[in-house]
Amino acid sequence: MAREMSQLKKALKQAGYKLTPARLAVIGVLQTHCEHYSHQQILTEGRKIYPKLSRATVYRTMELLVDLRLVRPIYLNDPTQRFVMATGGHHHLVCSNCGDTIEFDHCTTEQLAQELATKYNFQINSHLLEFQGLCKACH
Amino acid sequence: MAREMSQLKKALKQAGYKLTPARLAVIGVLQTHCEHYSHQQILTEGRKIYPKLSRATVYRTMELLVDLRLVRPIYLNDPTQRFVMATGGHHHLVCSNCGDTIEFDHCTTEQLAQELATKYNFQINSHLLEFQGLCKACH
DNA sequence: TATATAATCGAGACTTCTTCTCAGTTAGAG
DNA sequence: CTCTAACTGAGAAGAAGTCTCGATTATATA
Repeated sequence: MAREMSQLKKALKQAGYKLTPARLAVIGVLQTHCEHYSHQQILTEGRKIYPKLSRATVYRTMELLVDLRLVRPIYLNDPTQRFVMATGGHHHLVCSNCGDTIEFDHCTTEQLAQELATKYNFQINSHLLEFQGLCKACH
Repeated sequence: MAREMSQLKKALKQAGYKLTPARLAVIGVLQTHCEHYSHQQILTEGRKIYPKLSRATVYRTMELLVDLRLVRPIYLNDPTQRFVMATGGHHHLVCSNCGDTIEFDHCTTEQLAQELATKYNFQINSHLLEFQGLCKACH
């Protein structure tokens, strides 16, 4: 966790951005609670670290992190935008009924990614694989 | 296209919902322009079919179609929620820089889906596989 | 075909989310 | 330590999404 945290900080700094308390609070939230946080949740959690944190700054910081491809936005099962770390891939099973989300690790997209990169001359940085259906409690 | 259209209509009817002009306009948009439309775009396009179409009805209809698992929401490269048909899977390459989206057909997740369904006792209905990176124009 | 009625609608008020503006503050280079 | 461009919080403004309610209508049934 501490290692990833310093990675984010390092990336920000290398890109020429200042490491302000507000940004460190947002990064802190993203790192400590490895979840799928919305802007609102990041604001609420971030204020526990840095109480003055403003809503606008959360939006600005997340936009920055997305631009730098350090995090990426996803939708789960409600109309709220959420974020995950952009390192590697993300793999979910999302229940269409209760919204429950299971993460799984094993992923078989390596070879496909290779093929697509060649075919479309596309530099692939991360991926999202999401299955939708009904969890065991809902079917 | 006409076949898919009647599938959507049939599904709505079978579920006990009325086929109103407003709903047919929304369905018409989803079917005719096989794209990733936002609420706003569906409203604008839908009004070309049925001018009285209201914003609230677009939201209501999309919620309905998502509940019935006929469409599913996705996120591409801006903070707007969009929708795709929920049949089968969806496969995109999304450029982090210009937002350009390439769709591809070949997908290798069948076996993985099987394994996960068994492991988590999860009934999988559709999937989304999305690679993020830089398109050939942006790197 | 006509009728009854529950489902659905449009309009607009209202709430929530996101962006913008601006004057004050500050991280970090020198 | 000083200076300055980068950054911030606060709140206004604009956009997106939800809710309410009286009017309308698709469709089952006769």
